[in-house]
Amino acid sequence: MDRYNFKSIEIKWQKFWQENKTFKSKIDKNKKKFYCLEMFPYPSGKIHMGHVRNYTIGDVLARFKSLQGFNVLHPMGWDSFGMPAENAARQNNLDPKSWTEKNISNMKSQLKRLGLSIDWDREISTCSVDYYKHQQKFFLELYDKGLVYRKEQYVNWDPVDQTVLANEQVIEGRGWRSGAKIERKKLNQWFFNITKFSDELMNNLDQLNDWPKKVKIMQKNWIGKSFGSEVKFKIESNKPVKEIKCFTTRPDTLFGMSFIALSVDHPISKFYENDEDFIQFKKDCSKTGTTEESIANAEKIGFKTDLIAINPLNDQIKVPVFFANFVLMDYGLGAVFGCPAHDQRDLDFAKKYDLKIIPVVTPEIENKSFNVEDKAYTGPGYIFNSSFLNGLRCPDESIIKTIEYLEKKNLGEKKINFRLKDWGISRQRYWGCPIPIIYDENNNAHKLPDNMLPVELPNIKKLEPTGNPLDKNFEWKNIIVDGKKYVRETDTLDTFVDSSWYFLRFCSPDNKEYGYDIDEIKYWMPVDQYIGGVEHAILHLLYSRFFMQALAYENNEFNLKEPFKGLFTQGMVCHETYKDHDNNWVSPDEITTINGKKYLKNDNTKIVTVGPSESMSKSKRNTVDPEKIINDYGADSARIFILSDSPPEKDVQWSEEGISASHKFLQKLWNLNIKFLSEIKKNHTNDKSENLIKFTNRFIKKMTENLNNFNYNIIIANMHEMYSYLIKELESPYSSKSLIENYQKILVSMMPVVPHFTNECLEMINENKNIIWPAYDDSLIEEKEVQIVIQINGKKRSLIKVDKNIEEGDLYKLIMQDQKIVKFLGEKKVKKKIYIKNRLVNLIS
RNA sequence: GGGCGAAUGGCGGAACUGGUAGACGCGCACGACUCAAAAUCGUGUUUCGCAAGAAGUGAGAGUUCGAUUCUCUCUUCGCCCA
Repeated sequence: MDRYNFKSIEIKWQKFWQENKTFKSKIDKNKKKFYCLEMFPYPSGKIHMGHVRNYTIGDVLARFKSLQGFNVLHPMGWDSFGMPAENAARQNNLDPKSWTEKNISNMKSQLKRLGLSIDWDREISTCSVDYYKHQQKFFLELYDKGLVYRKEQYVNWDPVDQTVLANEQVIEGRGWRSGAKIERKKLNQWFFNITKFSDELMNNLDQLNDWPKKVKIMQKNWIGKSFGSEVKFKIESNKPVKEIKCFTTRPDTLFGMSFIALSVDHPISKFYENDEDFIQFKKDCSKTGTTEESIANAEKIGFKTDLIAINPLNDQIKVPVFFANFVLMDYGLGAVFGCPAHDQRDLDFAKKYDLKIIPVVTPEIENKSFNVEDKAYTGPGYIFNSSFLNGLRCPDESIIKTIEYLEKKNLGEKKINFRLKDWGISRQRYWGCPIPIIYDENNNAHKLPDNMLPVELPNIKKLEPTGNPLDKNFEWKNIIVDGKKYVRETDTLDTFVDSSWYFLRFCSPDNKEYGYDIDEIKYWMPVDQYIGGVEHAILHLLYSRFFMQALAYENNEFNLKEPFKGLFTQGMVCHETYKDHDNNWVSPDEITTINGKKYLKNDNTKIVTVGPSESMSKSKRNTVDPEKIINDYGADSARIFILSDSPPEKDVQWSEEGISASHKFLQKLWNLNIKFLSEIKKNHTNDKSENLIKFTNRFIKKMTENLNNFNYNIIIANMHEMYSYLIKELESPYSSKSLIENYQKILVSMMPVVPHFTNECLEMINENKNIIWPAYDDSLIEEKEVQIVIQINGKKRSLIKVDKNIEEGDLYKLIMQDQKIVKFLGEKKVKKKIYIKNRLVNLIS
């Protein structure tokens, strides 16, 4: 028998698709559209298995929808600005542009080799002027709408590399590359006013029914809406401080308050800035770091002031005011009151500084002697020790009542606080979208005039190892506008800005005037199904949602507020990890298996220890190169394997055995194809096709349902079952007509998974024209007989086959004749019968 | 520390709204083909038991005629936020 020659067949069809522009999409108002989008890749050089998985899942969906008659938009592009290019350029003394372009062309041919149904005519790259010039216009538009502003903020400054580092690039207080101690430095930076839309971004989540629940929860937590109160505390002091305002979500614990804690950056700190002890304390605080994690883990320290705060609910209660390392200026008002009995952090602090611990919430209403020792009580209960609040159910009743009281007496205001911060978009980098802003001699910011747009990145062939090249490029930086001297903004935009609207660009990639064409996006948007890694669940998705809000703001034409109707987050690709006896990571390529044990290939006396399967990463050397897999096994085999075994939302484990099994399976499908062809030729008469028709309908039904529900692992199982059944069933004689009819449907239903293979087979039976998704007929699937489980006291004891919808009485007659049932029942009488129609009978004795 | 989720054979995983647990694949065993091996094909494969049968979905309880599925407590693991 001929072997399936995947290489020539796959290349044949890829060429066919390219030449015929099979996947070219354009507006067709008579057809329902389907916008299928996978997160576009960063062009790092080569595709990895994560890409293969992401784009295979998307491709299955795009091809399925297309067969179902949707007008499918399935584009691809490159998230091509960013640090890796810049780092590579600095290290190897080359320019980021050509490095990036080379990577793009390489990865593009790799993706094409996967056989993806992509409309390559819509390809975009965020680092091209054609793309980012529109982004500069958007920036200025947002500037005009008041959604962009500039303010000072701390950054992590690497004094050796002369660069700003992101939080994750600071490892144990040192720069990830230079190893230098990182300093905190205040820089003027640009911000998008994302917090203006906090409420919309929060509330709209509830309408996104096709998003995973967990992503919505993650976003809700990130936005972090909390209800509470801004409480005013009167201050007794010899300093000109009359009042401190604190934000709290638990005003109902005010009677348990025993101190107030302020951030060292609180305005009141100015009265202490000459105090040596305070200066030292502030220094100690800066060692703590700024992340919430380090604050949570650090020892709580305080600096006691001479201020005394008065409890607004009872002016007899007077408490000390501290500066403390666990209060940050940018959360709430930089001031909190401490209630040690009901907050662990406050309790730790109170014990250290010997402050009162007054419990005001008791878990049981009658327990008035409830006390707190080492562990703060944070659960629900009832208020006590609290005058007029006593007895209220906590927290639901007590918070509302307290806020009402505070408002009535003008002691505080109801307030909603968000955890979400404005989006800092300035990056002190070369390889990003230039910000179209210029500064006059007094350092005032101005928009770059329209006629001077776009701001193109200067071509810098050699990047020096340190510093921001734009800052040093005076030719580019100095500019004269209307005869006056200005300097350009030398920061570039966060690459998250690039990816916040690329899905709009895909709808009209050639539109020269503007970033999008309103008619095109009115047809194509929103993205019906967005597919990508869960690691982007928060920032990228939130920023994109914000960007749509920002574009729609004060814009009558653009009313798209949620870009992604459906979201699917796929799991990671994992592989076993290996180590040699020196505890070094070993790559799967360097291993051979002998008698079930793993040895080094080049020295098979040396055994390799097998570690747990972990997400593929270069550092653990457990990666597999997709290009090699495609060369060795073909794209269809790779597609089968990446879909089989694990549900797409869960991690999948790559294995040599797995990919070779998938490859063998494809070969079996080919053998089945040959069998079909030879049976078709025989042209049997006296055809009884019931079995084949019934089976085909059942198969199509399963495939349709499982494809609809993203059960892609199960469609592979369905295909295996199909093979096992048909390879035997074809021993029976069938007419050519019914063989072709049914085989055509089966092949079409597998097209989303193995497009090259099925196209080839369809061509061989001359059924490759006007292909549409096959319908199935439920009435043809129906069985006349059903199998009924018979249980005695809930235990399975027998099975009988009976006519469907048999009369209950007739069924019991049959059951009582069943040998096994007679045996198990013995002398016992049946007290109760439970009958689930066409399924099960349970006899209780 | 907080949130979310998961736990099923030797392994990856199936099981519709509570109704035959283990689909499908891997691995393994045996058999066929072969001088032999690989490849391929066939059969079997939750555990204990010769069998009849019994036990069995992380642990423990509960609801139910019946629980992998629902409720509670606990353990472990993963992810996210810190």
